[in-house]
Amino acid sequence: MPRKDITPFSQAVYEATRLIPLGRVSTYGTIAKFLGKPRAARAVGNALHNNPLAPQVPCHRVVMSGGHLGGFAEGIKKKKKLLETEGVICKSGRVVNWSEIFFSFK
DNA sequence: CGTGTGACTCGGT
DNA sequence: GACCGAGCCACAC
Repeated sequence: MPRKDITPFSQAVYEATRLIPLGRVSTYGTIAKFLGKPRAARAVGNALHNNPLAPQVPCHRVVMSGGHLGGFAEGIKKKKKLLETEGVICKSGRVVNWSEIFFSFK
């Protein structure tokens, strides 16, 4: 079974993202910090953008610090919709109840 | 091995 | 609140 070009760092990102409970969201920086590299937020973004495990990883639950949606491979609009489906309210590319649903892996 | 790129973050204006 | 510039990280070529 052919394994995709998953790098160790990317896989770590996917596993961390998988831990985000339904209805909650986290940030790239938070995930990076959880992995032990608080400065690797950018690298985290890259890993999720690659996203070969899309159906398995709730990458839509990951946004920028402050509650900004950030980006999404299928389109930021789709991300917004998915979040609303899980109970996360968004507005103008931003999460409304950010402080309520923020998840920091603790 | 050096360069370029991106779903980031922070601080200042 | 929005925009801009500089700093940081891992990865593909």
